[in-house]
Amino acid sequence: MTPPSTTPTERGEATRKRIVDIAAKHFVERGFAGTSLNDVIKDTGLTKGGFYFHFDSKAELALEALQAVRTEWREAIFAAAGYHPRAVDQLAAMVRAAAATKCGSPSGAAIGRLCEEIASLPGMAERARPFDAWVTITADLFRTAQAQGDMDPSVDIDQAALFAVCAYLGYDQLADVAGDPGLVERMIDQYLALTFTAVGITVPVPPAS
Amino acid sequence: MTPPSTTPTERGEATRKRIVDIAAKHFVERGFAGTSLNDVIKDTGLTKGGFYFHFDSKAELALEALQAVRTEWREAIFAAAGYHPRAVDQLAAMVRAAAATKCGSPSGAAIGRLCEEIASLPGMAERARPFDAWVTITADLFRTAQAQGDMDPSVDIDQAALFAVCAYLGYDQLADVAGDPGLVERMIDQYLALTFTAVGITVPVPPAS
DNA sequence: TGACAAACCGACTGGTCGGTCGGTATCTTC
DNA sequence: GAAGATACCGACCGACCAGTCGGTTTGTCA
Repeated sequence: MTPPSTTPTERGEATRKRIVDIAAKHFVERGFAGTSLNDVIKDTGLTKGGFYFHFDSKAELALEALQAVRTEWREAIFAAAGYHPRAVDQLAAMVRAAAATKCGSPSGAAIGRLCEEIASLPGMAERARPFDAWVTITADLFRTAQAQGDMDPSVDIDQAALFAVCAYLGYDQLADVAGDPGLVERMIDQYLALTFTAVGITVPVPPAS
Repeated sequence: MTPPSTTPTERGEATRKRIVDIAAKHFVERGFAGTSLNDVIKDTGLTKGGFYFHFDSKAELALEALQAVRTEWREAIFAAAGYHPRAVDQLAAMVRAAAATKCGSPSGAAIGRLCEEIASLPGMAERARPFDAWVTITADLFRTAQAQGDMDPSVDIDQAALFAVCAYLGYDQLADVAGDPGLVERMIDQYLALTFTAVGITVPVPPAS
């Protein structure tokens, strides 16, 4: 994983993964600056030396934890989109999945926040935008919806996709700020209805499965 | 300002305000945990003792700085809404003002983030939702727009207002994460057009003044 | 069985953190 | 001009921070 070293043994990999998982929870909940590395290490059951065998610094750990949580989140959401022939159904399923994961696992907005904080670290040029992939897949689904006759063909796809993602993120953030993780799920139908209207989707919002 | 003490002298008040202003900048940029009180104090030109004459703790300072930055932001945005007879013009002006202030002064999303972090502090039950006022004023303007015949009267006002604010916040956050503060301003016309469509506003988006 | 590396231990370091406290300068008021 | 409050100083404190390092265990393979 780290370029020069080779860590083929299973035990080491498992420990490393355990560290990343625990660290991810801390970082997402409390941010980079707000997370005490000592606390993370304590939670893993390791000691200082044990930890620093696997990672060179707090920043490196945070970067790996962020990537882990990002890919996990993205895969969970994208997987939910894959099981419907019509693009509008895929869209609705994807958004509903995102809203459902919000209770318990890290929210999209929280990941964005962490991403921003880590990117601002000295020497850390991790300027990757965590929502680009989501915008892209949304745009693809919009294109398909247009082809399937469910969406106004004159609408600008890229603008519409950006708008749809941003609107969702807003709900997501609002829920975080209000300390009410269930808010997104309760509002998801109105979000879908209004977004569908905005982007020119002419069919009714598919109900939750 | 603080309940028991009386600080009638002008000099003390000015110093206190200077501390709050400088602290606000730090807190908004780096968050609560990421802000070093020593750095803030250094920036004010004071010393430890001088600072702690005015504030009892970092948390108290952060709370006051947050409130200051919140009211400042809210007043700036709301002021921009006040100069048009038609509600749709007020809406557009308000959003354009919010987008314009984003370069240089704290963004709405950044304020929300700080608000969340401070609320999560032990003993700090500051669960006030910073965007409630904005949702409320948006709802009022929507109501007026309906009365003025510019908006579909069957649309649910409160849902629409929440949606409009959330969508804006999403752009705001996306811009922060991408490290591109100008993004919101560039996207503001598309945001307005799509939002107006979503909430049933039947007139074209007013151009920037 | 012994050599070697991977995995882990935990006491320790220098530095920074938020916060304290005894003192001093400045200004007003009598 | 002395008393007294307001405003500020800066050395100092213990706790905690991320990170280091010499040493021990554990598993593998010869």
